[in-house]
Amino acid sequence: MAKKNSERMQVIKQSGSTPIGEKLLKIYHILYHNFGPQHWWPGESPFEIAVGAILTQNTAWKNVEKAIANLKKANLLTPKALYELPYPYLVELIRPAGFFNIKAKRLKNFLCFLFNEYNGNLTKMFAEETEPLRQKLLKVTGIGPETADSILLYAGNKPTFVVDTYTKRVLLRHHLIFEEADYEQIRNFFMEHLPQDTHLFNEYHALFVSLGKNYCRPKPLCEKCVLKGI
DNA sequence: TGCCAGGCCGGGT
DNA sequence: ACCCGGCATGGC
Repeated sequence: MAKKNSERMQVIKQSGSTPIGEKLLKIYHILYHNFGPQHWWPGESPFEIAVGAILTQNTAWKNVEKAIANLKKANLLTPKALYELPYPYLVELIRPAGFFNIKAKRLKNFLCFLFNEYNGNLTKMFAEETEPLRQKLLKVTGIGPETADSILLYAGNKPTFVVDTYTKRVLLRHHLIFEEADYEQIRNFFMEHLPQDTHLFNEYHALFVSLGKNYCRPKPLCEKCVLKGI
């Protein structure tokens, strides 16, 4: 089941054989060396992770934690409970996460999708092939590419690469992509040059977030960045 | 105090 | 096809 780290690295080394793949792996190893394993996603169940993925849109994770805690305390962190919960209650519970009106709507959109298509059963949802499911998720209003990929990777353990603002910022500063590159292009960039390894994709995105929080804010601290000189 | 956070949508050109 | 305003709380 869980591969040993040494075995995993062997597989990864073999597959990252293009120059770009080598570079991406080099960056990965530097980040891993500096920040260590990230143990993402910080959530206890696939459903909690999916909810968190929607709540964290353009929002500090700290605020999302409060909202999740509210839902947990009220015993509402299940598909059925949230699906049946009237808007006004939902809005109040997720208030700390910001954008609460729109996020309540987005959560409901996801839940409607989950119940209409999979009888409210996440396991059934994740039984679908990754790409078709990704396309379906993207049609849900309020689920964009990053949210869809976060749900697929972190709640469903499916090999898809999550791209966020930090990721693009880092790649731009290291001249690995063009300014105009959109989400799909950046995602493809990683997925074409790296082995399709769920664990690698999991750690890599989490490490980018860690790097971004430490060094790669809009006001960059490139002088101190662990990737300086790469 | 002001800036920013693990985006995304919808209406206007 | 782009562009951009709006959404909102809480931490640093």
